[in-house]
Amino acid sequence: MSTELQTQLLDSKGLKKTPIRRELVSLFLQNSNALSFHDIQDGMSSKLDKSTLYRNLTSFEEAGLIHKINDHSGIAKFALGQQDLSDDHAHFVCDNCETVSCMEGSVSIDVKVDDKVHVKQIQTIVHGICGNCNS
Amino acid sequence: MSTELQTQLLDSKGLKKTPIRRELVSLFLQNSNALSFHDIQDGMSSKLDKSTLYRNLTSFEEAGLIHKINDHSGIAKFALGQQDLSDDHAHFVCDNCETVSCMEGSVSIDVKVDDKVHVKQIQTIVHGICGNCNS
DNA sequence: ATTTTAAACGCGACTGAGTTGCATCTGTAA
DNA sequence: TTACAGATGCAACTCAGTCGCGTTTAAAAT
Ligand SMILES: [Mn+2]
Ligand SMILES: [Mn+2]
Ligand SMILES: [Zn+2]
Ligand SMILES: [Zn+2]
Repeated sequence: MSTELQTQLLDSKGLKKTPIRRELVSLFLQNSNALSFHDIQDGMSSKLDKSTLYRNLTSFEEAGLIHKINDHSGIAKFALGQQDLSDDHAHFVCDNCETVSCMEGSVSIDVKVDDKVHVKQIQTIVHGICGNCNS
Repeated sequence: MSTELQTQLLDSKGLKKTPIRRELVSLFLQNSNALSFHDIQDGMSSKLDKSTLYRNLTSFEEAGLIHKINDHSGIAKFALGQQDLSDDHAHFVCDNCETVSCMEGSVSIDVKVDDKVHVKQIQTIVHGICGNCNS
């Protein structure tokens, strides 16, 4: 019985543990930044079919193991953890090196909202220059 | 000499006034919600080539006549006015009828940011149910 | 250990948004 | 009226993501 973290994570979400999925989870664990599809494809030890990867990303997302981030580049990014309705953490995009990362803390808005309007979730992208690029 | 609003708007931005552009500006003036490419294509009196429309939208955006909105649906929306670095107005997306509209007021975030990180712009999408759908 | 089966995988074809090259047309200013 | 930069239309293209389907495999049942 393995106690490796990827195994535990897959188990805890009820996901079947295939070699691809184990490596995929490892890849996420090794990276603090969000990963694009191509980051993922290039980060795996062998070249995998894109359908397989996309389907695994969808399964992981549905299981709440990862969440998808839309950084306004038109290319989806993925990161560990989930972002449910009550979690409105923001995402930081470095306009220089284009890395995307999850931010801690929550976002509050100061906007007029009509009585009848019901706000459910706030999704925020913070653009700027990351610490790494500011050196 | 015409004093129609579309003419004035195109003139003020130094844009050439073609029949398509006049009608395109009229369409934006008639709609308070943001428009998708297909909203626009369907809203014009004759079926226009998509390259022409996309190029006009790009020109309008570069001239500051409209701004592009990414509502996380993967389909761009466009609305009158500009959104420069100092203007961080949010956008509202109705999860029921899928209309997108500009919100007044500004967004403030309460997130830890490392010293070296330089924040330039904040883009916020507010999800919920619009007043129209809440009746 | 062997069988069974639902789910994962790989391949190829497809979709849909948006872009680009190029020939033709037109708004505008000389 | 002419000249020409820029607008239009068409076709071909790119690129992210999806889907159908035949094959393989993880994991559970025997
Ligand atoms: Mn995140
Ligand atoms: Mn807006
Ligand atoms: Zn950076
Ligand atoms: Zn609505």
